Amino acid sequence: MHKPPTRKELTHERIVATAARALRAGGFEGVGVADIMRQAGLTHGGFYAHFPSRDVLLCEALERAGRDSAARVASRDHALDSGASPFRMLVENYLSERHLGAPESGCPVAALASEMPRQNQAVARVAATRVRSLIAAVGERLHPGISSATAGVVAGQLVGALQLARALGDEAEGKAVLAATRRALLEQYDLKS
Amino acid sequence: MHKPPTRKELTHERIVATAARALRAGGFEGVGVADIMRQAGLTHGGFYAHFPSRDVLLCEALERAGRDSAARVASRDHALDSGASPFRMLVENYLSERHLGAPESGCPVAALASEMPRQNQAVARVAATRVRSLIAAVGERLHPGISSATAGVVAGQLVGALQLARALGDEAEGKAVLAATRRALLEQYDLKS
DNA sequence: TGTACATCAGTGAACGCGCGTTCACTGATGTAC
DNA sequence: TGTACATCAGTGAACGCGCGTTCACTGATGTAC
Repeated sequence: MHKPPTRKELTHERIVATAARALRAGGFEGVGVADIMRQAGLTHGGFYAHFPSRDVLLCEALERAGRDSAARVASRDHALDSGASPFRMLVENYLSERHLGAPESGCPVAALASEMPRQNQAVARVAATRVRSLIAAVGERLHPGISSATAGVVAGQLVGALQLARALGDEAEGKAVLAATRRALLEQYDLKS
Repeated sequence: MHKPPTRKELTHERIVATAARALRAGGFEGVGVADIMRQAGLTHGGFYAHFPSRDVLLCEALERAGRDSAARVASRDHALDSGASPFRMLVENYLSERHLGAPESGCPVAALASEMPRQNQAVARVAATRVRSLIAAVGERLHPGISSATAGVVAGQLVGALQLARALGDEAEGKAVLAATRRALLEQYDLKS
């Protein structure tokens, strides 16, 4: 039996959801207490009734972003019309132009990886857990018989390609890196076993 | 004929070099005007005699970090005692434990990639150029006969693996990702042609 | 069902702090004769 | 070589601003009888 959420819990959720998007769009430093509260339709004074500190919001937002992103990937796995392997679907989704252009609703590891080691211990720990989850998600979709160490390799390749594509700025250049990486990954690991 | 550098030029260099390290250690937001000047043995007031704004320092520091890092890689290429291919040397250097533990003197793309697209236009443009240089450096070391589109793929893999390793925090986990990626890259691309 | 009161969720002003930037000044460097 | 002066490089106090955080208060929600 789940109790219905209280008004406060609903508000809390709304703040975290807002922060989870802002986090991926603007990085850790892009999450400002007053900004987030305003975007959630509140005033900044109420913040500390929900979170003991900004860092705790960062932790919750990061977890939330990870869960959302994983759920989104999983939901696409069940797309009916396709006989593609889960691995192929993952690669094509992760390295899609949609993902390239929408970091705020995408994978938080790709959006934040280079900032992660600089966060304070609590945030960095949550971030490391997110990386592990990404690697695990890749591992679950690898064809059987492929070494489990490959999950980390492929995860790195996904994250790196997306980041370079985003940093290149120019549309065509970034898309070319994505396309080449999709091709390389599928050729090498999408065995029709 | 090069003129000898003036005292001011020497100071300028010192500030940029200091910022180039701080940038990779602490990210774009980790470069504070007062901090950098203090680390360079100066007071913050003199800053604007050297740079019209903090952003211009960021641009110069990013270029400097890129040049330093490329030079470091190139210098290792000429290590005498090894019959290894340039590609192997690049991979083993880039994915070394030394590089893992020393972002402040390493590749700025690995240290900063996820923050690059969020910088203002001038800084983002310099950042994109740095990414292109990294891809070019990889391309120059690929064995002949390998598609030139592979340079971007491999660059993404190098950057992604290093970032995940750093974000994992835990020593052993990160090193395992590095090692697996080294192995995968060398197996696939280090042809003994 | 209605009234009285306690609790709760959110408001808005205020705080201390560190940031990027400006500027009047100083002491050192270099040039003119 | 020595003196007089202009230029230069760096100093340190001050600025406005936005940040995270605190807190006394208010109006709405929910409970007791």
